[in-house]
Amino acid sequence: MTDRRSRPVTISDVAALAGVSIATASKALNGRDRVRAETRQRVIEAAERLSFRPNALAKGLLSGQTRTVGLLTSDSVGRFGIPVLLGAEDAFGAGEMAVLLCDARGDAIREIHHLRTLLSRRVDGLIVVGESTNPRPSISRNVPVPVVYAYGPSGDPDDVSFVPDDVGGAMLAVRHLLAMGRRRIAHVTGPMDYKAATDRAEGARLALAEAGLAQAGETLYGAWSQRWGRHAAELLLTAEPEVDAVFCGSDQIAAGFVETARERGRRVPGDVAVVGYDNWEVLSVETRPALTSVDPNLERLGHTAAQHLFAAIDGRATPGVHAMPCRLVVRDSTAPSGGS
Amino acid sequence: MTDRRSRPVTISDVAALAGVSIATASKALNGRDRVRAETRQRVIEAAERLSFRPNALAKGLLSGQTRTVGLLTSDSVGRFGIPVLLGAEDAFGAGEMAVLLCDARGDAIREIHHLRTLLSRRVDGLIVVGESTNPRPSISRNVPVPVVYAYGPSGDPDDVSFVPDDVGGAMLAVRHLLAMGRRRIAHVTGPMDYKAATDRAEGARLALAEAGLAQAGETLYGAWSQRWGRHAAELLLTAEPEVDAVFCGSDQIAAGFVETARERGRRVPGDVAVVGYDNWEVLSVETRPALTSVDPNLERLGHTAAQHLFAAIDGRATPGVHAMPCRLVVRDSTAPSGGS
DNA sequence: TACGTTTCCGAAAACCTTTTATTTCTGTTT
DNA sequence: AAACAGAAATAAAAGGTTTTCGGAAACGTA
Repeated sequence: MTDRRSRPVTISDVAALAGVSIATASKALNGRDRVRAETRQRVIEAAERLSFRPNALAKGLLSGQTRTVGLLTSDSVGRFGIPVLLGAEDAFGAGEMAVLLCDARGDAIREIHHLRTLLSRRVDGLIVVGESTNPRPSISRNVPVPVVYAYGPSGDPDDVSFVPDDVGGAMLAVRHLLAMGRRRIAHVTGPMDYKAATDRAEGARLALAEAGLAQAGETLYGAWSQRWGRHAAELLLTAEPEVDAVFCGSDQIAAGFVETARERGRRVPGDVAVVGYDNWEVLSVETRPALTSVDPNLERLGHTAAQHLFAAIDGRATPGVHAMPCRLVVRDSTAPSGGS
Repeated sequence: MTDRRSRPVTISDVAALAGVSIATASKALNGRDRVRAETRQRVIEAAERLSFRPNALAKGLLSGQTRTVGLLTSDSVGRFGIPVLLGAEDAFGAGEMAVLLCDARGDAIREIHHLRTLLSRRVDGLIVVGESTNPRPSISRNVPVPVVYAYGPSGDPDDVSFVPDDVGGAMLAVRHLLAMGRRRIAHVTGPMDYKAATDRAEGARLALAEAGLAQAGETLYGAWSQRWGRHAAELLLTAEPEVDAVFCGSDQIAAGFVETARERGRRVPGDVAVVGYDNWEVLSVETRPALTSVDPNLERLGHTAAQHLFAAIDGRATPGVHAMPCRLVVRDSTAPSGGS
């Protein structure tokens, strides 16, 4: 068992054991030239034997580069932040970077506090993960390192932001329904003050317009919940009984919609095809029928954001709001018209 | 806009602006005595004006304390790791600690790699978050800093581990069913190679034995999924038609069970009461009826683990496997016998 | 031997902060 | 006026690493 109290081994311990100076030891270990191969070998063996790990603090102090980035999330409890975070962590891990995690829990005070400690730790860059796709205030002005915004874009268009392309995702969904031969397509989604909701509604409108069709009824705005999906099904099936497809703004809404539609005797997908959004697998895979759903590729979004943070740290920033494409995952809840 | 290229401001800049020596500036900013009040004020204003942030690396190098802990997770994509992680982050944030996040994705090689970089960054301690409650190999022997295991305990009983008390949680569930007047209680749970499954089965057995009752049928081991819940419902309602309550090993199983039970004409909770496990709110709250469920208090578990890591860093370790109590959240899926 | 060239190694500075030991200043007492 | 005490300020060291620059050794040539 390693002695918990022992001073960590330093490069001078290694140098002493190898019988060389500190400078030589450093050069040997870092692959610098001007060191005889035999000497280098001796140093490497000494380091090995002492299981020497260079002190990253000392290195960072000297170089001014900590190889550390801060990940500032407003609300990582939200299930959208997590995949983004994982994608970023993945990209960083590959680049030998480490991630300092801070969760502000939606509190601006806490965010400022975390920002201060991240800066005092001299992070090389920051990723800010939003809790929704609504734009958020920029912090880049007060920060001496590059910042990339993921999921929730910065309000300042000169910053670097990556968001899911909700308009495009909705178009995928509706075009798919059209390809299945559906013509009377309705849209049920979340609260109107979510940009995700209005973007998806816009995408639905565009895709229908492309086909020269009108939407079946007005877009129904409500909550993101299963409960609202059930309620919306009652409203819609009464008001627009001849509807043959519904594009739902979330998998939860879709699950609720399917449940109530079936209780009211509509077969899914036979009578009504249903598409969800988010591809939240616990819901989309497990419900019956399994839900066709738009996958916003959040993990890839996080990964991309991290890579662009690298680039920005390197001086190659890519300003603007970048909309990342979604992908449609087709399952049982959609099928050609007339199918079961 | 802050100049991105400018050298960060150091304490000597502050000292120069205030017209004092570096030493005096340091004392003034850190509340040390032997500094005239007026001088201190001048220094503080200078620091303010330059928005000086002490370099945490230099501090850490000097003190040997980085006020940073590593959070090593095998599988943070799992929904159990997340709350633990959040609880820990919360506890650390309060203590002015920062969290370095590393996700090994279940890969031992990657775990070792992350461990090395965490150690070279001189973290003050480590939290290891498991992906299940099955014991995992200890890493404490090779690590010169305190380690606390959360959710998945270390295989070495001398280490410090915090796990949910699944036996106790299951007993809460079954006692509740008994209190509701149920007497023919069955148990459906996940795969037998999960300690979580066998622990919960054990708890169910104990609580029934307390009441002098036998379980209705053998424990049904399967998967943690909704699909298995549906399948198990068919098996159980055929084999033990007079069952009046089911304790399910997860909310997903419970949701599946409820669905199929109702299709087969059993009212829930009228004919059969159902209890889930995990209190995963998206499922337990949204399904109809809302599920009574055992909440393993994971966020609190993470929080506690973090606090004990503090203690261990402070030299006050608390070895052993600590089982953290669960809590029962009663909702509509359980009601006294004969209710609707 | 004197000198130039090449190869290898080591001393010292730099990074930034805190702390210890020392010096300087201020004011009081003899 | 001198001595002293106490308060306030500073110089210097320490922490671990990398890099620059100078020096030493080895070797070949004149």
